[in-house]
Amino acid sequence: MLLLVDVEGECVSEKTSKGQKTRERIEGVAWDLFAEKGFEKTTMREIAKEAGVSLGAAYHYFRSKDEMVMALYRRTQMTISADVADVCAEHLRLEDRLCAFLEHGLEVLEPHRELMIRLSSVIINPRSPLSPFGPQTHEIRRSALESVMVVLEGHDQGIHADLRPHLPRLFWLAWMGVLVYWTHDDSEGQRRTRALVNKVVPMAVQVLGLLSLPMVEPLRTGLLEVLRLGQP
Amino acid sequence: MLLLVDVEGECVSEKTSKGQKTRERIEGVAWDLFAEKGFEKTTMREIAKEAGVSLGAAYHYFRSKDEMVMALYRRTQMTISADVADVCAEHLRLEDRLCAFLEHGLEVLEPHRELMIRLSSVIINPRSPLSPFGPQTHEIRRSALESVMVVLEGHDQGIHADLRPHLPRLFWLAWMGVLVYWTHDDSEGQRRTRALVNKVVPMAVQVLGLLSLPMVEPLRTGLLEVLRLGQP
DNA sequence: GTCTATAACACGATAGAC
DNA sequence: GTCTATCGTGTTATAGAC
Repeated sequence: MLLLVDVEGECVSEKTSKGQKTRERIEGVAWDLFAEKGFEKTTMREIAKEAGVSLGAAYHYFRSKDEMVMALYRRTQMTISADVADVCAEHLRLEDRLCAFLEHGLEVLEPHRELMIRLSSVIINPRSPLSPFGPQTHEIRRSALESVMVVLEGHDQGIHADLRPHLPRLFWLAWMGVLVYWTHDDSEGQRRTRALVNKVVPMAVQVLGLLSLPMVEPLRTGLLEVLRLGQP
Repeated sequence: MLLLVDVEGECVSEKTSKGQKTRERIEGVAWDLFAEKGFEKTTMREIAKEAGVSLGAAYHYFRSKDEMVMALYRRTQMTISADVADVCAEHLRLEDRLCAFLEHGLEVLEPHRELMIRLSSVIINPRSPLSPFGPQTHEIRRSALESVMVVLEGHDQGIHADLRPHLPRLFWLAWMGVLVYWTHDDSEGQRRTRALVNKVVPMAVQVLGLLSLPMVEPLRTGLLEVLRLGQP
């Protein structure tokens, strides 16, 4: 059940409960230190020492410092994936489903906001293995897109068939944008982000409905062309 | 016109002409090596050796490898802010003005893409004084918005009066988005970014025109509410 | 097999002598 | 202003302990 899958899919499950416990301790210490003093400034030696293990032990559980952040990615993504059905189950309208999904995502990330802010410097770097657009995060991104697809199915909104296949990517990109805004939002509890999301999402859905009307066909085909250009 | 000029306005003027010459030589060598084999692959040892100085000497002139990037970046900033008005002078239609502005911006930044990628880590950090959204860059941002206003004035497109005051901020934000895409665009010469810009801008202007029609008043007021929420 | 510890490498960065 | 000597970093190799 607690299978941790690494980059190339090989299974690094901790057999003993002791090992599992050690791994989680290292993970927790790493996240705390990253949040406290940033990713670059935190040393592997410091993490190991704080977790009460040797440097070699830390490298036994995590092949690199990046791998520790990957663990955070996976953990949050797994939480979101697990909850996505429940979160959307009670909502029928697309805008409500999207809002619920986004708000739940923010809720999950809330305890790690400081960490995310410190990590944003690393994440934004296209060269970094931790880039959300890079190949190293492909599996996590795929999992995220699958979650989004669950949200985008089973609603009553009429959307043009040509547009539908692009919606998951588009919404995932919007989610990234929300996160950027969220890291910059210093309002209490980041309520401004939530207020904005709750305003923008219904409008976006409304626009999506308008874009599905027959009369705006030229505009729609233009948009489709843009969407095709955006990701090859 | 857009980003950052100087952190705390520190001036590292070289007293002697000899030192100045050495600094420029190191800078030039760094420039060449970065362009040749990328930022990460170039070592300080290599730069020093190529410039005919010791490693320590290189670190005397530049406190870090990043500092070299900063120096190269500052040099290009002057060029960018200069000719905003000229670029748009020959275009009347809004979409043409916007495209010309963006394409010129990308053109100026093109030789320094590596630099920008490096800097994006600093720029994205909300805590950084260099954040384009922070108070420390207020003057620069104001200046950037003024440049954008030049682009947005003197065209023949009919846009609703309520929308107009928000356009500079909105367009500036879009420019930031373009830069993020641009840093992630590994197509040859970043032609994908340009293709996307040239497709999106006319569509955006078209949508802007539609949003100015009397019939979509509810949608427009909703959008205005969002825009007001976005920046307190 | 699973886990841990020690030693060492290559690199970026720094201190302080000259 | 210049440079040497040294340090701290992520990472790897390897040997040993449970």
